[in-house]
Amino acid sequence: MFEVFQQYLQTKGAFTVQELDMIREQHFIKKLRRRQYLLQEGDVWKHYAFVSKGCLRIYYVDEKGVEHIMKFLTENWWAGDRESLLNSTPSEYYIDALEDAMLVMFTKENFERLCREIPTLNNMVNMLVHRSYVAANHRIHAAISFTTEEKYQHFIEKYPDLLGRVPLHMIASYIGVTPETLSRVRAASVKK
Amino acid sequence: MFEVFQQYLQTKGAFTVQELDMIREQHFIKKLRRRQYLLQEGDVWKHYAFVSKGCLRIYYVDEKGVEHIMKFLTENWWAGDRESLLNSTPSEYYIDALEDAMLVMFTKENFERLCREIPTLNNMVNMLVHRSYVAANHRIHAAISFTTEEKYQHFIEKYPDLLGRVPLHMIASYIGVTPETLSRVRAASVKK
DNA sequence: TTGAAACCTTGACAAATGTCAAGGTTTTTT
DNA sequence: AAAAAACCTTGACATTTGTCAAGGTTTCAA
Repeated sequence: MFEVFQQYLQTKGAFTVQELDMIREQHFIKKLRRRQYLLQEGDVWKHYAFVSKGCLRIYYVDEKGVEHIMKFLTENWWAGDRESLLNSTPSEYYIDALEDAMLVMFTKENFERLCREIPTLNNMVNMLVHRSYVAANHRIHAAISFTTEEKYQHFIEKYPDLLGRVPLHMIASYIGVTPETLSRVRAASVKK
Repeated sequence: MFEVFQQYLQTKGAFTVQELDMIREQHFIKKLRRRQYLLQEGDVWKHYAFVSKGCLRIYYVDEKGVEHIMKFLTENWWAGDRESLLNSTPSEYYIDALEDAMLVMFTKENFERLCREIPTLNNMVNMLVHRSYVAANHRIHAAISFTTEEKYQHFIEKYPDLLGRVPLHMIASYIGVTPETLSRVRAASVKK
């Protein structure tokens, strides 16, 4: 399973064989069954976790008990709660597996030591956060100015593989509408 | 004007006197009049810009000609378009001054050279992006699960100084509703 | 200083979305 | 294989929001 992660690394930077070995030495594998939690509200997240197989979601539950999905996490994405990791504060989020999944993981201490020892890795992480920030701004853009239909179209263009892989009511949650509304918008756009 | 920026730097990291001098040498000051543009759609953003005085906004204009405000930028914030800066692509955004403003600026080349020479500065920037990412996630959280009233309350709790400093219709734009809706929601919450 | 522009609110009505309930299908679990 | 749970859609109705129009105030610029 580490091979998937190694391939990912090689697309992100010019790592030497020695560096890849150093990284391999620190990793461990976590298998998750469908519906199993990786993180629960109140936990402090202290890892770096790369999804090598499967699909997860990160979500929170509001005061009324409604779930709101922040993100779907599939192959070649990182899972976790950066805020909890950065500030060592209890997470507001849950992460669970929508399909059986396989993660390449590191403890915070080990991974951050590797970052200090391997500048290429450090640069990769900084670039990753940078790009995540840009992507988050695109999501804000969509949230404040798109119609529901546009949000849905945008979603399936951006994540075509997720349509069919995750239930529609979760896509509705991700774009911020009720399942009924998404169902009606889909029915209306088929007609056109 | 550099003093405001220097004070900011000193709260963010332990810079030596020499390092602060190196930074000072590269900076230049830009004054903006109210309504003046700092960036227009189509431009490639190639600077780092720190707001030492005044208030700006970053926004885009949709196909219907409606403006959507991504962010207000006041004292001690950074102005610019990270996406355009990172990828050297034309910006989708406009930045203009809502009040006369004063910016401490650097060219991309100079600032990034300083980052290579001064690790403390580099760490500061990475931390900044990291925190911006976390803040963007909070905004997504609000956008997909808050009612209009909650979005407005959240806004004035988070940015109490901006209420009174920027027009309400721009706050409406920021939270993603029409000015009329915000006006009604405000009227309704006074009654309670 | 005076006219113009920007700003905020309100009303009336249309459109979009949420809520609650029901039913049929598919998937999962026992 | 049968029962249970999850999933998706639709209808009816209430609520929220958008749109268009108008009017009064404040702010800005010539």
